Amino acid sequence: MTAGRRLTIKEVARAAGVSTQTVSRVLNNRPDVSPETFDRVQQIIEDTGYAPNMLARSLTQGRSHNLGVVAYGLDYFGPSRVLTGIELQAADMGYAISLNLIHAPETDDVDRLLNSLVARQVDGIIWAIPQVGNNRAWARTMSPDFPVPVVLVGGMDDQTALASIAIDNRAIGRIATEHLLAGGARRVGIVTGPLAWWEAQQRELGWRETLAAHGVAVEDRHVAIGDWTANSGEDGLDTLLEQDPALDAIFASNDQMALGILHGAHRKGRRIPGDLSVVGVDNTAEASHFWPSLTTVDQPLRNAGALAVKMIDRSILRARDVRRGPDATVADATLLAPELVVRESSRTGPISV
Amino acid sequence: MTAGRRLTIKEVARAAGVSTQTVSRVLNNRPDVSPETFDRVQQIIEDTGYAPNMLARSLTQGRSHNLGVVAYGLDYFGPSRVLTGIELQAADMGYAISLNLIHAPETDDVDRLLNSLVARQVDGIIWAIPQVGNNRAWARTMSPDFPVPVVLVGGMDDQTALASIAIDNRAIGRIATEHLLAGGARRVGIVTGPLAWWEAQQRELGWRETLAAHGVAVEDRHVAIGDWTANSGEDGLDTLLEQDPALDAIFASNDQMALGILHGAHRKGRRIPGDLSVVGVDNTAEASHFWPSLTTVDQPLRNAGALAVKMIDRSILRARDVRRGPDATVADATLLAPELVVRESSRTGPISV
DNA sequence: ATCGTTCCCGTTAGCGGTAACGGGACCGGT
DNA sequence: ACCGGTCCCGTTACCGCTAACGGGAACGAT
Repeated sequence: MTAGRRLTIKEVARAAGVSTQTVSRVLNNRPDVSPETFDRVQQIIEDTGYAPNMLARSLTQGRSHNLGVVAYGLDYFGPSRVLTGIELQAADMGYAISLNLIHAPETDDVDRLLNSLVARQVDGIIWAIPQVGNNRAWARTMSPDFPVPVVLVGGMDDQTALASIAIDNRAIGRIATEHLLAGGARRVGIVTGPLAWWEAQQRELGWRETLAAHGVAVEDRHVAIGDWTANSGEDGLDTLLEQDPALDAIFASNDQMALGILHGAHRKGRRIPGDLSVVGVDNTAEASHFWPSLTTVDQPLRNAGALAVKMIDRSILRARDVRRGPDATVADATLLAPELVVRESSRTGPISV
Repeated sequence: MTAGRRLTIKEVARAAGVSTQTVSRVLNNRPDVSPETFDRVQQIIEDTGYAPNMLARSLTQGRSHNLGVVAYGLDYFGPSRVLTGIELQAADMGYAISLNLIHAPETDDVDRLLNSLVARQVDGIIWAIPQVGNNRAWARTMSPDFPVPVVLVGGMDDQTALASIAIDNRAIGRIATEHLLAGGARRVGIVTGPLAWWEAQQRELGWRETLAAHGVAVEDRHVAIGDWTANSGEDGLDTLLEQDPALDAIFASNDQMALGILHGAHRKGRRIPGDLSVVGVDNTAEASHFWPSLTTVDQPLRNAGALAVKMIDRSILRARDVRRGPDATVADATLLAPELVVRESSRTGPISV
């Protein structure tokens, strides 16, 4: 109490005149303690504000209630939303989160990071780094008896044996493009993200498929490659208009690039959505205040994070129950559905001539 | 190796034909091991990929190398930047981060949260929750022998005995207002943040002081109270223009509200910066792509986070060295200086008539 | 009276490391 | 030959907690 040191179970036991084991039983709500003893010990625990040392508890129980979370910075919308979802769900389920940020999507230090998490005795690992290039190669070659369960968030690689969760990015491209076509657009350009990114590829694929499905020719000159930044959106607009001045719609693969497009369109005096419909992706908080307000595709990112925690928890429990039973953790691969949010940057009916 | 279980020091010791203590010495690079033994043990460690159990190590050493970080969501620019700074510095100094998010700035659960962090044996706590209302009251009444050091980030309350770090928000208001005045503005409005927030108060104070210092009357009708959202920025613009149609500049207390102001100005047909200069705060990634690009005040938030970790580390080491020595941890209160970023939303010279 | 049960509670051992101690082997100096 | 000092390395104890076991007391059943 007055000492800066923390109390131990031993001191509580002495104060209560019982053994440490009895205090332990009270702490863990075990039945075999007489009501009087229970109350007396409980009282002392409350008076002293004693809280058991979780490290020691973890050591005996072989379970730390810690989740290692590896995320890609916090400056990006998607990853930080996912992280929020993870934190909420983890707190709810009694897990603490050990946060590790990576600042480039392609890291060669994966092994070191994973090992350090294992050394810290996390119960599971959530890998929330976007799938870029073959930065998931490690997952395919990973030892099947890696000591803790791993769940991948964002991206979807059929060849990994690990469970994974992602938003259906092809559906994003599809929804956005269908909306643009429904608004009367016939020359629909796209500003993609970096094509090494799975998400960028999938959105492009969704765009491409949808055009084809509607009998609209897919032309190379309608594709500009961006890098997620507003800057690249503006550049993409320049490129696209140069290659087809009659372009009447653009699917921007995220809101930031959409912002750059709006910016550029103002500079050029193109009216939006009169001359050009624009759809973004992410539904950031600012999107409804762009000029004009941005039609965009909303992703259930927080759900994805929460789901990752639930899956990890399931894996942890399963691994505890079966010592060496059915090791076949069937790798779930969950895709979550996005949703269109219509605002003012896109035409909603046929062009009025 | 083949078993899913993790190796222990005992197994390594047996494989090397030495005692666990010797393995421990190798792990910790202690001098009293013969070179041959050292190499042999080292080899086995590398071959097996053994990594010591950090929990067990923490238990004996009374130090977990874990930092508890309490942050205010991730959706807000400031807090998430601070968190990035914390993570970088912590990783650099060998600390793991235990992330705890709070989703409302005023929580009554502070005690429970702090206690749970202590129970998890963190070596220190970084409290990166904005100072709102008297949500720092707990810090003033906190026991002087709280078992671990605590550093507050954001806000500055003279009455707490804890160390704290913040950006100089008064200087933010001052810099922005001086810039607007230098650009020829004479009727400078402000859209504040919620005034319960220390940061909002200080920015308003900086604005107020600077006007007075330049002999410009401070008028109530030039103040609109926002809530950090773009929406409230747009509302604030309406209010201000209603109360003074001749307003020629606005200091928006963050970039989001500045965005709302730009949005509203477009709707109203007000030219920016021709009719109205606008300055924001934060220098978000999007700010340079607003229309027009936004003049804003940049805050060294990542530095603030990094600094918090350094201070915590100092406190930890100090507390270890002196058993019961000079307990007087003089509470540092560090203020970091912001910086103006001039873009196109503000006039830089006198009004050309 | 003897025997199982049930209820409480304490003792012992162990989780995976490290601190502290101790002691044998080998060296040189006297 | 004896002593002291290094150099290595093993043994023991302990960090704070819980699992596993064991055992005394009280009780009803035979």
